[in-house]
Amino acid sequence: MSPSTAISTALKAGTDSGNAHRSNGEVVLPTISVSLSPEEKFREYLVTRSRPQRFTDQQRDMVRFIFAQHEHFDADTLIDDMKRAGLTVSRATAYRTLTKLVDAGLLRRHETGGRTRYEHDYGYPHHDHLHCQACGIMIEFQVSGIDSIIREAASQHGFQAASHSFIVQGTCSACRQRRVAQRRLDRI
Amino acid sequence: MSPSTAISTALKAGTDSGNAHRSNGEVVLPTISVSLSPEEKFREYLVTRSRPQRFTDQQRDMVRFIFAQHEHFDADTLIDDMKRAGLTVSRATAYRTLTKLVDAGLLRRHETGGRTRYEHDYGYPHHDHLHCQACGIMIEFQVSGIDSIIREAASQHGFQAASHSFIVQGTCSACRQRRVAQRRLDRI
DNA sequence: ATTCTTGCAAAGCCTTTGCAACTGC
DNA sequence: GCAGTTGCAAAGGCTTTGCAAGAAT
Repeated sequence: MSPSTAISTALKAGTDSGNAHRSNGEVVLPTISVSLSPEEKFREYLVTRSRPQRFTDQQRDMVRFIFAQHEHFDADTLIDDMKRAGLTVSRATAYRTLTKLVDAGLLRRHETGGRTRYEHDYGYPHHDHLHCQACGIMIEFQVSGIDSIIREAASQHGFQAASHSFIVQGTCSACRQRRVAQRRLDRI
Repeated sequence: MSPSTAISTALKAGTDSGNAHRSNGEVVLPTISVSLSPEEKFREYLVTRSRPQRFTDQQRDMVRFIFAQHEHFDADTLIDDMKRAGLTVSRATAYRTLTKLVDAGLLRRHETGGRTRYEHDYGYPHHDHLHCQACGIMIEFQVSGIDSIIREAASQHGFQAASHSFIVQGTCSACRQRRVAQRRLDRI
């Protein structure tokens, strides 16, 4: 299976206990089955613009690289990681392509702590985040009724909702423990 | 009544219909009654630090100016508006004081569209926002169960929640109508 | 051939910071 | 008087942009 199609696991209901984990310990939610690979979906988006856009090697590399993993990332990290993997993309192109991927519905963008972070939107269940202000980790969680909450709020104000960002700021359990340990040391 | 104590209206339950409006048409939620004025609350915060901090003229001007109105604002707008009102604060001081006001629980900070926006937290009910990507307006709305949603998500991950930011991105009704009108013109 | 994309470097924006002068407490 | 604060200007970090060369359709 190519990296770009590693998104076909069916969505399972249930708690975290059955979910996979990232290298940094973040829980990975089950993926959603989709008919098109991210790459195909992006090509479709590009072609159906009123002014058709082109699909380049750099864009292909980016889509494949991004969807071969499930981490949250920012532009800089992505560029570095790709370079380390032998794929070179200029900063300008990275930013321009990330914007297109968001518009195409493949990525979701979050602004946190002054930087922009991206994550999969296509082939991945809707969710929100707990953001640790100490270490920066983004912990995903799902809110069952969030769609209806948004729908109701929007309709009350004649607002057309396109996307949302729900981030709870605080301290993760690891950082909390670290802090307690530090306090103990400070007392010695 | 001095500007800094214009926060004593009791919290009323109910719909938008009875609420005041801002100069830009945003709905203003009813304020919450609080025992201390923002200025007093800030002084208390400053004094109770492990290393007591000072309350300066510039800080006083900022607190008074900010709490004399109810708009959402960013650092730059604040500095400009204050200067126009004859109150001068340097950029550096503005940023430094805004950070303290957030830490003191007087202001809430949101990152949106690459800039940081502030709004009252003290003396103002908890709420979330619909953000129009076309004109930038922040429409407030209240979600009844949001606290318990956050509490549950946090406890499931051993996370200590400090604050949250829930922003629905989209298009407000005014901009939607403007867009429709523009399309009609385009067809001519 | 035309039109879009890339890469580079420069510029843009917002925000933070070093430092000397200043000022609450 | 000591320790925290201010203002200036410079630096910082992230993102966007102008432009000439290159590539997709």
